[in-house]
Amino acid sequence: MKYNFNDIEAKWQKYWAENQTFKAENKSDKPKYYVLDMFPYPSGAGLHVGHPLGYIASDIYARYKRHQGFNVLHPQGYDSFGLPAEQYAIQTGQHPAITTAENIKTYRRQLDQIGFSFDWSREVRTSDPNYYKWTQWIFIQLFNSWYCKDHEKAFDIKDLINVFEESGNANINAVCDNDTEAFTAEEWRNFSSEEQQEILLQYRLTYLAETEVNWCPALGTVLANDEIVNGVSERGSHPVIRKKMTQWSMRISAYAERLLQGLDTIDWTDSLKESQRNWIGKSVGAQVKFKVVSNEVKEAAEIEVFTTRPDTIFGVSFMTLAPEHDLVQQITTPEQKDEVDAYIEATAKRSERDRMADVKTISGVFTGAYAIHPFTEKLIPIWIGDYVLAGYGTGAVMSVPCGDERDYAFAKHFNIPIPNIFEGVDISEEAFSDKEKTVIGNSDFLNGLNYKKATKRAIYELEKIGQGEGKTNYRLRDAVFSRQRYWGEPFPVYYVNGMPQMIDVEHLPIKLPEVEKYLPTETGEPPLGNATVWAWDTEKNEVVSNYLIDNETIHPLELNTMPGWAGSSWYFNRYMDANNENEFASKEALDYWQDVDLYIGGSEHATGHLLYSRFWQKFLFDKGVVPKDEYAKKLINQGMILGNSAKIKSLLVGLPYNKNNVPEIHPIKARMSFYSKNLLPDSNDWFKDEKIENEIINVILKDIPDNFDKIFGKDNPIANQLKGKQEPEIIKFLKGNLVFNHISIHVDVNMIDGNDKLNIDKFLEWRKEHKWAIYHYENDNDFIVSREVEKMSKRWYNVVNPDDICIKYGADSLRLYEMFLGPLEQYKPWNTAGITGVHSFLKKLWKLYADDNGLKVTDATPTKDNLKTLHKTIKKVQEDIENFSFNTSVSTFMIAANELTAQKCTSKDILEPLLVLISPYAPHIAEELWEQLGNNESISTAPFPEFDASHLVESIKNYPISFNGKMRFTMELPLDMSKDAIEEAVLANEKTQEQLAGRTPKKVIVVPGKIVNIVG
RNA sequence: GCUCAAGUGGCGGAAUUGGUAGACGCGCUGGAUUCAAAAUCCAGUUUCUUCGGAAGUGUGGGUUCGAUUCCCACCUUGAGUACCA
Repeated sequence: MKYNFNDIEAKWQKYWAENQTFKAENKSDKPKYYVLDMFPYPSGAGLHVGHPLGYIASDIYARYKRHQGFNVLHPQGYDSFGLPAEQYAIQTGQHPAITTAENIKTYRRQLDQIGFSFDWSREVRTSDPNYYKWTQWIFIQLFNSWYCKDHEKAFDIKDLINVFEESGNANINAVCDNDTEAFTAEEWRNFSSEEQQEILLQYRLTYLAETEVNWCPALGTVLANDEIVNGVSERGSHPVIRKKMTQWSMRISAYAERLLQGLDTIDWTDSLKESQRNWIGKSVGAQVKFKVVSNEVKEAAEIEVFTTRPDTIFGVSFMTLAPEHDLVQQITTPEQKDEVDAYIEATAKRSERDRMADVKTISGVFTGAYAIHPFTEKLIPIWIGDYVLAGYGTGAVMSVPCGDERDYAFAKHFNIPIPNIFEGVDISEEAFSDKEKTVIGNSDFLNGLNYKKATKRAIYELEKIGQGEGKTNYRLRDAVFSRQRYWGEPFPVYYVNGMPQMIDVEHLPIKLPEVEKYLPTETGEPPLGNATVWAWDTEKNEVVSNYLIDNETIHPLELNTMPGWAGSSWYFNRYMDANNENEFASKEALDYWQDVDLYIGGSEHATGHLLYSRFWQKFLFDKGVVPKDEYAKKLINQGMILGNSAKIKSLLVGLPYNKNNVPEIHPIKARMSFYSKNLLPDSNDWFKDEKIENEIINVILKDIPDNFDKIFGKDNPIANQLKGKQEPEIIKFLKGNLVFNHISIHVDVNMIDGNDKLNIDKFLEWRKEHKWAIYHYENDNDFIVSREVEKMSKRWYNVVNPDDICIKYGADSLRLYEMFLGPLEQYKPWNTAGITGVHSFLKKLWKLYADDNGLKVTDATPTKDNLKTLHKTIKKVQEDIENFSFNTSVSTFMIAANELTAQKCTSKDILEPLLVLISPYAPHIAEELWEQLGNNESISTAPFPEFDASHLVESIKNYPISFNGKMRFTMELPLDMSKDAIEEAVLANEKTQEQLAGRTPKKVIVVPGKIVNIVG
């Protein structure tokens, strides 16, 4: 019998599928255990070896829990709405549903091949109408809810309407928009229906409002804060600008405090909790009102500021408003108007990125207006400055230069006085901001108080005169929920007189309409604007043609779609009852499964998915839909598997791009790589060789003028001058202006051999596809290869496909090797060569059970050594699984196999339980040998072997004998020997005397069972 | 700048409460088998060494009989975040 892993793996994968081995029941006498993976977005590229890492870990745990007698729910599905399928649709016209279905097929094949124990009967796809029906349903629930601060809970909007009818909004502590105005019950009743709806939108947990959003022109859509990285879009790195738009938003800010508190109740990694805490950004302080004096302001204007240091209020020597602050125009004096306007214009021009990059430059303008200090009634000049952000707090600060570094720098720069209000502190050089050491002075009633007491007192005094109150501020913003895209969940919303109306839940799902093209319409509406059947008939309760819109019974439907995180914010609940057509999930299923016991996924979702999903869970909990307000008890982040990329030095040819007088090289897209040792050393010499220069110019000319933008890049100002010119003119221009630079460019790793030599034939073939022109290389040695470890990605050509590994070594080898690479949470590089280690372990394991003559296993009584090896292994593997230290249990298996082989063990009593230990890691080989041993049932529910400590009891210990802490030799002594006897025996040893060389030991430390240390 | 994590052979990594540093595997070296290769098996593999030993876990200090492990300072790398008042 040979270890034919391909046959064995195919056999058992088929068996598991046919017998539905891993189907979980919603009722059981066994305790439940829910192991969840973050479901994948099915991209066109398929899986690479980095993707299954977390799935393998969770699968091992799920299988382990089954061996332990749990009823395990281990589902999988697809986050199948999203940008790439849509971008592909725009390019090819292929419907995203078709692309998505194809990609899912590939994913499923690849996942099946690795032998996961998923319960596929519960598969979900966020783009499936039967699924997004309930995403729409949740949206409607959010729309029909408001948040009460007194109860810290969401309630039905009807309750709020009742309150409004009885007493207006004065006495209700609800979370609402900042600019919501007060009204009485009588006023409420006199409002028109539209006015009432508009007010209610200011309270609903999802609402339509004109807000400043992050608009990404290249993607043609808005983005949430977590979808922007370093000022550019997460996908594609396109610039993002601020823009006012009417958008759906989620009032996640209502849950800020609960999202923060909830973190203490769940077992997630500290770094992840810390990210969420930072993102929520709680700060405790006070809101203070400053009255404004200005000739320009007829009515008494007030500036509200938020501060975490109300104790320093007597140190205020100026105020600063964000340039975008609403009051700026009102309060600016005529003398200062020109200067202020110029400043506002200048800041508006700066992109988000510029502003972020440059935090050192101090800038600002005096408005000419003054505020009155609430206690001293002194006049305080009001400035504007771009270090104050419109988006945080109130967009205005009280500036205390003696206590805040930025205020200090601003005051110094503009020669504003810096009064000192700290006792015993020198502020002539820098601000003093150590709260712990603060003692207030020069501050009337705050004198002599520390930070804590002064803060309390200041708030008390402010409240007394009605000019401030204690306040907690959160950085967490409401999340924009509309996307101007096609491939997402449609909103169950139609509009009557511009006011949004929810479609009754019984008519859900509202299916995504067909469109001719997936781009925005000519009038700039989202892609759904292209749909011809996209209006709501309120009588027939169905979607009908747009042409029928009469705004009486037939109304337009919402054209935006939901963002990617909508579907992923609740899918873990759907798995509990995935095929339920009548409910989100049945109460029985929800009550049985409760929540996720173990969730494994990437840390990149820390402030996106993992925050939004906690928000929705808390909301659904408030509504009594789900039984837990945190959905995942424990969460582990698997680290990324990094690829090994190869680069070769290459020459980049470009045109100078003069922006801000910075010479840059814009790459010519048909990259020109060439190689010659002679040409590399000094770039200045490169183009003295006219022959090469002419060759390059010829290549450029070949593509001009048809692909002008493609070659030079869009809007290259210098290249633009060339458009439409005759060839000789272009040549003349190119000769004078080409810029050359040499850089390293990624090439396919498969073209590089083990000695970092480039395979020229493969490379010449490959570069054709990648539009590289090669000039002037003399021999293979001209190509200098460098290596880099980085993220596995198609664009770095360093992707390793699990399919190839499965064919060559088998899924069990892949599973073991992924675990063997290192700790689960750690980032680690992939190196396919190492897989032979685990593969030969499996072969060795197989040989323990069978050889060419068939099965070797006998009924022989196990020896002491056999039992010791087995129980040592049981103990270690069990501990390892529970600590998610899967890499070390693979070593343990190797040691066990090596020992049992050396012991020539054939005993079934040893070899059978060993299979159960290995089966979570390498389930195929375990199932096969389990069957060979005569078992008829799958190994997957066989009980986990029990550890018996008695087999590990030893009578002799090999003591390390160390001198001054350094181990020098070992000595075998009985374990029951007394301390004194050990000391005597060690001192009597001739090696000890040798070490001491005649000296008397000062001290002898004996730790029985551990070590002997002689201090000499 | 701030926050967090991590620095151990040629490489991935191990060392569970402070107690034999380098488990296990890759790679490499030598050998067996083979016409040869693959596969397999055996031995060796931290460094230096006068072959007795000695040094050694980013650097410097400390606590301890004893430190990869605990404490202090610093260096390096990675991740997140950033004018948050």
